[in-house]
Parts: sequence; C-alpha cells; structure tokens
Amino acid sequence: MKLWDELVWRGSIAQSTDEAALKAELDKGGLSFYVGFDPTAPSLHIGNLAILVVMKRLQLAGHRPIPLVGGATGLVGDPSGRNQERTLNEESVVAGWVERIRNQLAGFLDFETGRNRAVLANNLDWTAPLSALDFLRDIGKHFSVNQMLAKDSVSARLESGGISYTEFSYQVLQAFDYLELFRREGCLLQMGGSDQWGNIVAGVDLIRRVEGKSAHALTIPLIVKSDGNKFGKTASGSVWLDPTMTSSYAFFQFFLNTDDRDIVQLLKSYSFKSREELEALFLEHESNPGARKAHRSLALEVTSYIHGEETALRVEKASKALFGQADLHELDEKTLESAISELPRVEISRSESLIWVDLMARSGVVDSKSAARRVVKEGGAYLNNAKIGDESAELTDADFLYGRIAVMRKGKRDLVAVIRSTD
RNA sequence: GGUGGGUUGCCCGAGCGGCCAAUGGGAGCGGACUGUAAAUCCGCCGGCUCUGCCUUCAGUGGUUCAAAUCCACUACCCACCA
Repeated sequence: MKLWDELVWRGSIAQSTDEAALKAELDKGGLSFYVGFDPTAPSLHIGNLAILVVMKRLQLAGHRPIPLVGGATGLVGDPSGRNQERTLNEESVVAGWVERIRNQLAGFLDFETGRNRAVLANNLDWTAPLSALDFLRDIGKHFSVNQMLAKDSVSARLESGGISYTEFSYQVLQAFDYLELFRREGCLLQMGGSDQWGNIVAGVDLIRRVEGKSAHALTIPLIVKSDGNKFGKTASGSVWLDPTMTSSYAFFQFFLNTDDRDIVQLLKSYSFKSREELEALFLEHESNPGARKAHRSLALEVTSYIHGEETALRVEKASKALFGQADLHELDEKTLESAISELPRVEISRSESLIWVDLMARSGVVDSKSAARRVVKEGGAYLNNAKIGDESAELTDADFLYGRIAVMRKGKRDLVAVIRSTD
C-alpha cells in the first residue's frame, strides 16, 4: 500500500496543503521533513507519540526526518490550544530539557544508517545569533498583523484575557524555523498535530514570500478517547515516555487498559504491524473481546519500541504473574522478583511499622491514611492477593515471601511491593 | 473613573448567623457484574492518635455565647455605565 493511502487508512491525516503535490512527493521518496517538539517538560509524553510514529513511518518509507527541539520556541511559549499565558521557564532548565528530549528522539528514529538518516535540529542555533533588529527587518517585515490576529490560537486568546507580545510572536518564530530548515536542509514538509496548522502554514507562507517556493504542511488529528477525554492523560497526570517518570509497568498497563471502543484506532495509530495483521487482530478482538488480545498486542508493541523489547517482555510477564490466578506463594523467587521490579515500592527496615494502612499511605497509591482505611472498610484491600478486612491489620513475618517481599493491592489493579531489609 | 455582582472542598455549584466538614452534579475511589474494558447498580469521597479531635468556605481584622453566612479593609474576577 502506498504511504499516503496507508496514512489515510490509519486515520493519521487531518489536513494538508495541496494533496496531489504532496502525495507525489511522498511517492517519490527522499523528502526531508520536520516536526518540532518544544521542551515544556523533561520528557516527551504519549501525546507526542502519534506524530513520532508518523515520522517513523515516513522514515521507513525512505524519507528523511528532521526532529527539531525547540530550544528557542520553548523559551517563548506556544499559545496554541491554551486559554492562558504560559509561565516562562528558566533558560537553564529549558536547556536541560532540550538535552533529555534529544536523547529520547535519538532512541526512536534512525540517526545512523542510510541516506535518509534523521538529523536533529535545535532552533536556538539560528535564533540566538539573530539580533532583534535583524529579526524585525528580515523576518517580521513579511508578516501581516492582520493575518496573525486572525489565527485561532491568537483570536481565542484575545477573547479570553489577552496575550503577551512574547506569545503573539510565537508563530513568527516557528515560521522562521521552517524557512531556515528549508534553506539549510532542503526541508519541504512540516508536520504536527492539528493544533499546529496555523503555525505551520505561517511557515509555508513565509517560504513562498521569501524564496518563492512552495513547501508543504501536514497535520495529524488529535486523538480523542471515546469518553471524550484527551488521550494520554490519567488521573495522576501525563503518561511520559521517560521510564523514570512513568515506569515501564505503568506504561504497559496504560495501554493494556485501553477502552475497547478505542482499541482499533489506537492500534492503527501506534502499531507498525501491517494492515493485514491488524485486520486479523481486529477480527479476533471482535469475536472474543474478553481475551484482550488486541490490548496485549498494543501494550507490548508500544512498550517495546519505547522502552526496549527486553523491558517490554519483562513487564508483560510481570503483569501476567501479578494478575494471574496463580498464588503468589507459588511463584519462584526470580519470577516474583522481576514481577515486582516495576511496581511502586515501599522499603522498610525490620523495626518499622507493618500496619497495612501505614504502608499503603507511604507508597503514595492512596492520598492519606484515611483513604487507605476507607479502602479496607470497602473491601478493596489485599495482602498477597488475600483480602484483609481489619483496618489495623499488620503484616507478619509469614507474609513476607522469601522473607522479604510482600505484595499489597488496592482494588483491582493498584499493586505495591513491600520490601523488607533482611538484616 | 462610576455603580452593582462575585470569590465555597479536585471541578461546577447550593448554602446567606447555630441543626455545616457544609445540599446537588461531575471527576475520582471501593464493591457487585464481566474481561486488569465499557455500561449499569450499590457504597465512599478534608485530615488524624477516629464513638472523639483538628483544619477548611479568597486574605486580614472585627461583631457575637456562636460566622461560610454580619461588618471593615485588602487582593482578584465579572457585569453595566462613562
């Protein structure tokens, strides 16, 4: 299947400039394209994943990705999709985030092999040396304030309390990035989430004005869950790609717990399996949703390409062991050890309190001891998969498997490992 | 600049001197059903050394035996008029 048709089938296209021309470019191969990521946190999150995957698909089809980390734009703040001014982050902090995000990108795209190996860019490289005067004369001159005001991102903000000159300038900076990459790298396509359409088109316009050439824009749809919420947010916040911020186990579980109604779309968006394979999987899911085969497949694949195959397999095993019917006492030490390795854990010494409620509160899985007590009262408290009914229940020596590990559970799926030091 | 209205628990939103940790809805959590899904139903939903105690109704100070509720000032928001 041709790349464009595949993207259409996967639901990965929201808007684009001249479709026929872009299609032709994509069929030809060797197209340089860029996607910007602003460092607003130390890690990318699941919300960035959809576009990352599309980048990868293009690379696999022979195109050349230029992931750009917004060292400059990250200092200014994108008003798109926000009804409030952002608080500016410290330069040194942003610089640190840029580094971390660079590394994440480097792990996902191929920067090593072939003529279409990815190239990292940082817009600070061309923005920092530019003086304010040069910027105003060379770049600013090409922008009409009337058009800038008409952009959704700006007009929405004018309605809701205003916008600073800083954020108002964002679209100019981003357009300038596209122009620079067009000049430096021959970049002819910028992609992004659908909320980036205005910013991207600003760049296309700038290139046309300054260089007299036409460049392309392509956006992908924002993924929205069936329950109407934005995909990628949980009650406890964003799901990060960095395993130190969202554990591999939590990451895997996030995908495993996908709403049935969303599973088809998520597999289309995030899986690299072929259309044939996916359609077979959809059929299986339809005939036997309880088996959750599609969910497992999605969780395993995504965890695998973000955290590594080895980790993904380990986490999958852990998930199976901990949720299986198997008696925890029957797990051998090594299996148990690896199963709990990704769980939130509480480490205690021999002398510390062993009251279930105390330990649960310490784990952070519940907000307070009162909340932990409530869980016990409501019958959702377990120790090594056995329900406990007494609010003052304490762990005993016998509860520590292999003398040091106990598994507490709250409700159906929140597990906590208690590790007791052996001395 | 003038006048009027508002600021309540994670969010929305009642309460307008004691019966208020504060009605109701949403979110969230637990249980039942099932499949570590959804829908539905039931329960919970400030904290703690938990038959009691402590801290909350923008902030500060005051009136009162008693305040989220009254008064004063401060901050922020909104509406109408200029």
